[in-house]
Amino acid sequence: MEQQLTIKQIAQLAGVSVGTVDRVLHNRGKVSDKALAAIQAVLDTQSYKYNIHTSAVAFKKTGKSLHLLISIPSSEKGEYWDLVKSGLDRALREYGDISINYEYRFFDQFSSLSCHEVFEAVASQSCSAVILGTTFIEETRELCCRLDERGVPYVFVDGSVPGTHPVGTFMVDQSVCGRLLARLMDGLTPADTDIAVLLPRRIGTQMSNNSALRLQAFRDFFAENRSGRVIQEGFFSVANSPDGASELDSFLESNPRIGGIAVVISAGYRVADAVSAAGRKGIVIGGFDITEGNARCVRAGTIDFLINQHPDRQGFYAVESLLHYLLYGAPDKNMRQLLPIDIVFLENL
Amino acid sequence: MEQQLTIKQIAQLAGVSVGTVDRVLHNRGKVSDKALAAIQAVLDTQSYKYNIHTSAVAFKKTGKSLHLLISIPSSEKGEYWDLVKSGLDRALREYGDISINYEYRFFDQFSSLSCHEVFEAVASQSCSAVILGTTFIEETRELCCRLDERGVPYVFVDGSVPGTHPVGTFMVDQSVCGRLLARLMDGLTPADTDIAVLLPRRIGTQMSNNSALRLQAFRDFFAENRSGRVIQEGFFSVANSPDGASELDSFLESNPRIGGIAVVISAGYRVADAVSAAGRKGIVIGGFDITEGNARCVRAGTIDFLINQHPDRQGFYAVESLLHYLLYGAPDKNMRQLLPIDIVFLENL
DNA sequence: CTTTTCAATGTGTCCGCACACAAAGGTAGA
DNA sequence: TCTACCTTTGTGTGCGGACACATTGAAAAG
Repeated sequence: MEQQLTIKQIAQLAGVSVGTVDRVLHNRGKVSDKALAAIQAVLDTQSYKYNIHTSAVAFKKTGKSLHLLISIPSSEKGEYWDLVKSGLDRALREYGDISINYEYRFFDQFSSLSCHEVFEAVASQSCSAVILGTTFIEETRELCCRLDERGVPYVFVDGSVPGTHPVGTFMVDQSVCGRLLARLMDGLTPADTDIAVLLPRRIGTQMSNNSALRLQAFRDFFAENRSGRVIQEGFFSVANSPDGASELDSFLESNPRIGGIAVVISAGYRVADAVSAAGRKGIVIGGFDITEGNARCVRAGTIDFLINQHPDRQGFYAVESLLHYLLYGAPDKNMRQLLPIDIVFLENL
Repeated sequence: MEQQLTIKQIAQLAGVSVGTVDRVLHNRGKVSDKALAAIQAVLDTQSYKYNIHTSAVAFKKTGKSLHLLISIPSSEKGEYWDLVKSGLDRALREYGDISINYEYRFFDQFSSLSCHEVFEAVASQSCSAVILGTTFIEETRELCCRLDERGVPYVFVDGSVPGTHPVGTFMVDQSVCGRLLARLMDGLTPADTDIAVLLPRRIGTQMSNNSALRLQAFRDFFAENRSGRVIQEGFFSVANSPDGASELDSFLESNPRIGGIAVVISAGYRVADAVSAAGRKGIVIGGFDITEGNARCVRAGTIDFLINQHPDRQGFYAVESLLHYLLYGAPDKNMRQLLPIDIVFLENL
């Protein structure tokens, strides 16, 4: 509604030239105390907001171009990290007006060695900023130290790492996810049945940090809750093996009172497929994220609900905020975010 | 990544001047077939995308300013239409770089007369575009006819009206909302209890279209569903009267097997307050939208879940898309949207 | 053949900002 | 006093697009 304050107006009001105002706003020095005070006085009276459009246009003229390095786990199409990537891509496309160069550096989410190697390359490559998928805490911390030294800004997607200094973090609260999973399982299954919570079994890797947080919150919910439900913890194999199905089979046979199965990772569709292959009906299954496999199962009715972390949105915001930071410097309040969590049933898929 | 194609480049490739290219892109006539063909040829080869930043900047120079009329129901702070308004406001703020003037025209959502009068004023006022909250179908249709005649574009928020020609519609699917409500009530209540669905009782007004759609979908769900649950339909008063509570009291007494109450409008907190005032516990209550009252009840544990239509998002997108349309003419694919529906529990509020 | 007319096309200016560069003011050493 | 040098300040240019306006060219009218 109101006319936006422009640099020129500030200059006029403060009795200096636009160049000086520009220097103050970007605090790139060489300004006398007097000029600074005069400009500050104006800024205190009226609030100034960058015009992102003109900023972006002027940025082009500088000929500079931003170089982003994006290092996240590789992933099959439609799986979790591919959804993150699609959000990143969407943002990069949307902000294509600004000239941005970017490179993906994928690592194996189950191999800390792979992560280490890739991060090594990232650390030694020159760039404007880095976007990191936080899977391996130690490796990430190490990389961040080196980036800090070089003064290269970075943002996290899907997790945070204590002791680092990212300019942004985009994640959901895993404890909330776990409690929500628990609450829904508790509510959606008959009170006289048991509830199973299934964890991925992987050879030679420990559980991911996110899964562990979810599991803990899941346990906590029932520990605090007076419902007295019995929780059975079990494992399933994420690999495509016949063993996986039979393992689940025997789990269900030894726990015949199971009324619901909660899966703490995004591979819930594997469990759902095994359960329906076993001909078991009436078991409520809940999992995480609208991956292709999960979406298929929800449509087929074999998965009852999903807790969606909006991986694509996380990716999108990461790029958006980072660009904002790089162009306007101001580390704005949107940079550290716990994003909202959605619950998805067949109807609102 | 790749360099964006500019008007200047197109002009060069087609062997014409930027002015001609500009005329073609905005199809504002006066272009020879030859020039048109040449430019088309270039556009077929490489795809051109407006640079929104420079577009916006150039728009300023024209000195034109957009005039938006926004006519939606008035609402208490924190209630449904106030949430819509906050989304509209947010978008108007975010796009403040472009010089936009806007005026709100509120009407009483329970009075078709009020709506008629306000729409009358809207119809006769000059403006660039109109945003309408579709509450009264007939009145809206009439207004749209007059806007169509004048060539004034308009978008709808929260509903559609057959026989009109909006450039955009931002709503959620009410049938999906109703089914989701039914599915959640069915799943979250013990199978041996009855389910109540409560409708607002208002003096002298009929049920809103949205409520009716939700109710129908709710009924359909249980009609198709083999669960054999008993559904009790009842009324509650939206006014702040002691009668409201006692009415609900007697409803609950005459239906002692009620295990869950579904409220098809966003005033669920009134029901929840009455139920807890009556000292009734263990009844699952589900409602619509994160209004202030509903949020309070979810936090207090008196409402179990909400189906959130994201009214703020609807408002935001309405403004955003409309501006896109006004500035670039292209009625893009984002203009007709069924927005996603969220489910909200205490944990992910 | 000249003048008028008008569609088709080209040119120039500005939007607000970023930054390079030029200019001005001040201080110190010769 | 003058030059050298540094700090502070001002000016000019261009980013890509939008549109007013000037220009061209060819057909129609005189």
